[in-house]
Amino acid sequence: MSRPLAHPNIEDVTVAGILHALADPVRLAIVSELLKAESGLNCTQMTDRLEVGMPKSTCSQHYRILRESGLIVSERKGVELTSRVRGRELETRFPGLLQSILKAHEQEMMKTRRRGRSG
Amino acid sequence: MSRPLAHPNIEDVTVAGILHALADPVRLAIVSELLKAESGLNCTQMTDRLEVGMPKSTCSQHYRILRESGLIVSERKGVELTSRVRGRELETRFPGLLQSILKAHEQEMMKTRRRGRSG
DNA sequence: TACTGTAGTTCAATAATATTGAACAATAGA
DNA sequence: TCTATTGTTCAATATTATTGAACTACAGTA
Repeated sequence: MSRPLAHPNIEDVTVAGILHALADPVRLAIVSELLKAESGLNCTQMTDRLEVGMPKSTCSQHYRILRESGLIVSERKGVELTSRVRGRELETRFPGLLQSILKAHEQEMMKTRRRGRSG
Repeated sequence: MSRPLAHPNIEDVTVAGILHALADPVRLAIVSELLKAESGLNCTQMTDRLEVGMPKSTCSQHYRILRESGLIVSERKGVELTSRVRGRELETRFPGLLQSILKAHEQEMMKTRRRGRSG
């Protein structure tokens, strides 16, 4: 919470970086949740929603990787750090990319649920 | 070249698996090349095209990861192993996913070239 | 200023993956 | 069988990821 929170310039965002960030199931779920949320979510809120026993250091690292890949922007609000997806910028930089990945993810989640794997 | 070359069933292909496979710049380039090629490419041909000094064991591993993720199908032709992208199947399973990733990749390559980074 | 509670980061030890040279296996052709 | 070609597997090495514990930052209270 000390450093100035480096976000990459949108032109420096790479496809490989985005794919690497989203290749982790937890991070994919995080981005999915962030898109559903109206005005960002902090680590504590995210941990509650995902219902995985995620240590806060792990959440912090996931957020960092998402931030460094250019997928999210984080903003300090008092003691919290609220993050949200850089939707418009990413859409301009790589049209359709994030949408199709999230769409595929949703599709997969639905099939998994139908098979009875989780809730 | 001995084992029966296990390819996952298309229903077992996961988004995370695909993203992980394509998160590596070399593998992303491989898939891009395979899509350009008309009837598949083997490791030797791929190594020539990519113009990176890629050891054959490395190429073999990349092909294996792409195969196991469900992105490509490999077929023995004599002493060679020719691989191609499972385009139609993937399009059915996750519509638009592969296309948008490759489109983003092409876009990125164009910008990089304009900046003068490689050829 | 000091104290308390909350939120998140950093460190560092451990675990899991990735890389690749070298040895090996498979096939074609002579 | 011998040789050339293609690709796989092994195993040592290097790179990344995971996470508990210690630490930093901020807000509120007094």
